[in-house]
Amino acid sequence: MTRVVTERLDVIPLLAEVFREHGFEGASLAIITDRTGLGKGSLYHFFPGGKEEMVAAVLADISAWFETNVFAALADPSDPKSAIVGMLDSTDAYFQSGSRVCLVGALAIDHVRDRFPDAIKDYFARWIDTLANALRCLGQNRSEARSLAEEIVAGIQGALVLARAIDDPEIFTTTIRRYKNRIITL
Amino acid sequence: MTRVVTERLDVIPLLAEVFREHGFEGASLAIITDRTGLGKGSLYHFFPGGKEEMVAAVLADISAWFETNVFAALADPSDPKSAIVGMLDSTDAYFQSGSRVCLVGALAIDHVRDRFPDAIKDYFARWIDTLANALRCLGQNRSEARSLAEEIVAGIQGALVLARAIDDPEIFTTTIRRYKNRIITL
DNA sequence: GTCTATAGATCGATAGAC
DNA sequence: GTCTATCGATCTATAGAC
Repeated sequence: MTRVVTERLDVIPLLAEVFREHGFEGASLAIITDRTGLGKGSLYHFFPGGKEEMVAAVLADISAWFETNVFAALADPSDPKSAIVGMLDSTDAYFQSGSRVCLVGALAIDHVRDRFPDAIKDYFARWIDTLANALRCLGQNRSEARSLAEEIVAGIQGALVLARAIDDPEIFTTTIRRYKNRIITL
Repeated sequence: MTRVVTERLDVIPLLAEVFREHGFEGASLAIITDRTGLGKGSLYHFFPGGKEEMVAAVLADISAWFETNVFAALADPSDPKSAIVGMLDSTDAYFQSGSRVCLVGALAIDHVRDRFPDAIKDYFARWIDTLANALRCLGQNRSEARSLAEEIVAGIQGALVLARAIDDPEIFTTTIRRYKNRIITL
């Protein structure tokens, strides 16, 4: 018999979407109870530390997802080129072709960055490091690889900002395609 | 005799810095009164619309500054190449080599974007349009110019996010230098 | 124009019944 | 585990004295 009971794990994706939409300060407990269907009592049962613990859980969940679905293939690539192209495809899918905000990036430029410095730092550092690793497997030297990896990760973040700013997700899609072509012709 | 009286115009840069640091939701009136030295009464005298009017005034101020100091030279360049290099220098100075957040970008990925859609859209659209114009003066065709302009503006935003995320402003400086080299060798 | 005092709403968080 | 009721703090905004 299937348990219908809400588990802590089931709540995290809902929390992620709320924080993506409203930011840390903007995501009130009223909104959170509304969107999760859980009362404050239940929320504090799962996350005794309140909003801060909720964000920490969301960040850990995001980190684990990227580790499995994005970083792993870059860190130990049998075929570096298709690993990078795969990363760009996963990224496009994850950010829903530019219509979904990057929560980690949003937290990074917010004042609350200082409450989750390691989670934010590690997410981007791991992205850059594994991408640079794949680029080195393609024959680039250490500094070339690192520079291009930083350019691509920053470019993705910037495209998300710009796409949302001028309300045109196409900008994101174009950016992903540009990097794909650049990798293919490498 | 110099008037020491605080005018509305004098308050705006202080407000800008508060919103940059704390975001819209995070910038409480308590913080604002503290940082401006003005009581709530005075603030609401200058900005009857409250925080929303304060942000609108800040956005108008930023827009005017960029129009004068950045966009004007790109829109009507006698020397397109040095106009673009000058834009990159001004940008580096304005964002204090990556240690200062872009308020317009921060608002864009926040939920409050929908309260200032035109100001945010116009800021980035004008940046892209004038930069693309300067690139066309350098001999690029319309679509090449637009594509590179979008890439550079997005790259700047992304570098700001990344620099703050991994707490390394050097990333921003490197990004500016990269674009400068790319323009010079165009 | 500037301040203090305060209204009225909402905030995060807790207590305790079930 | 889940809920409702509620706490004290803080929020934006207003009123009114000076």
